[in-house]
Amino acid sequence: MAEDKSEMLKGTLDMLILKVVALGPIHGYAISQRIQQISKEFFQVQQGSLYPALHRLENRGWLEAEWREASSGREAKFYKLTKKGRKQLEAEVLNWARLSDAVALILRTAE
Amino acid sequence: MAEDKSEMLKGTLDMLILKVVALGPIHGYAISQRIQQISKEFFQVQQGSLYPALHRLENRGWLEAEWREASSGREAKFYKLTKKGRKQLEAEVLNWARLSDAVALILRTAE
DNA sequence: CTTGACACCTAGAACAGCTAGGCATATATG
DNA sequence: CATATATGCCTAGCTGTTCTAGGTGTCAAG
Repeated sequence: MAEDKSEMLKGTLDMLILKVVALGPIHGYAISQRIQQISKEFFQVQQGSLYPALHRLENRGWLEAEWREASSGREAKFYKLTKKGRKQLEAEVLNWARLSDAVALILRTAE
Repeated sequence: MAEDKSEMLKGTLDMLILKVVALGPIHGYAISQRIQQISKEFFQVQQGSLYPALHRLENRGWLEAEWREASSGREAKFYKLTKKGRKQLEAEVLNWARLSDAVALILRTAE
């Protein structure tokens, strides 16, 4: 429980999903792959975290879903940002900046 | 639940506490004030988050407690880092750096 | 024909952080 | 004197996120 990779997302998952979806319509499975790839394998979004998060974001009106054909030729659920979702992303990015600044302040404090 | 200040700590609380305690023995109540002050009021550690966290850290052997007289003249529980706690702090700081780097990678991705 | 990648999903557990209480003492204020 | 405020400790119980661990089904490759 101490040094494993679990609980790495620490509440950033929603923001990361919103950001990746903001890059263009994309389906769930691909979102997790993209997050993993862009973060150079740091984040590994489990499906059990991913799908509930997507439904959460959709329920809050930040994402919209539509079934379409994926590049694989099979049906997949494509998500895109709503206007509210874009605002939410902005807010979360701003808040992340403030949060990491605040953390940095504390970590840099010397006695 | 969207824009309020709750759930700001996002798993960083343990690290922040360890860091503040690393600056020198300090009691619980003062830890939360110090975090708030250094972070320029960004973090407001509720007592219901603080004390369970302190007990958690103590149980894991990262902190040691001792009752002493506070500057106010009253008894308070002073915490200091153990050797394990120092290692843990290092690990968490390193991990935080990796995490925020990974987030930055994703947030900076343009289409 | 069976394995692995793709693509979706859920239930239940674990855990962190919050709200909202509680206790006790000291000091300041009306 | 009463009472509010600050100090200083604590817990129970709720909520929300993430994980583990399962499940469904299709398609391509070997």
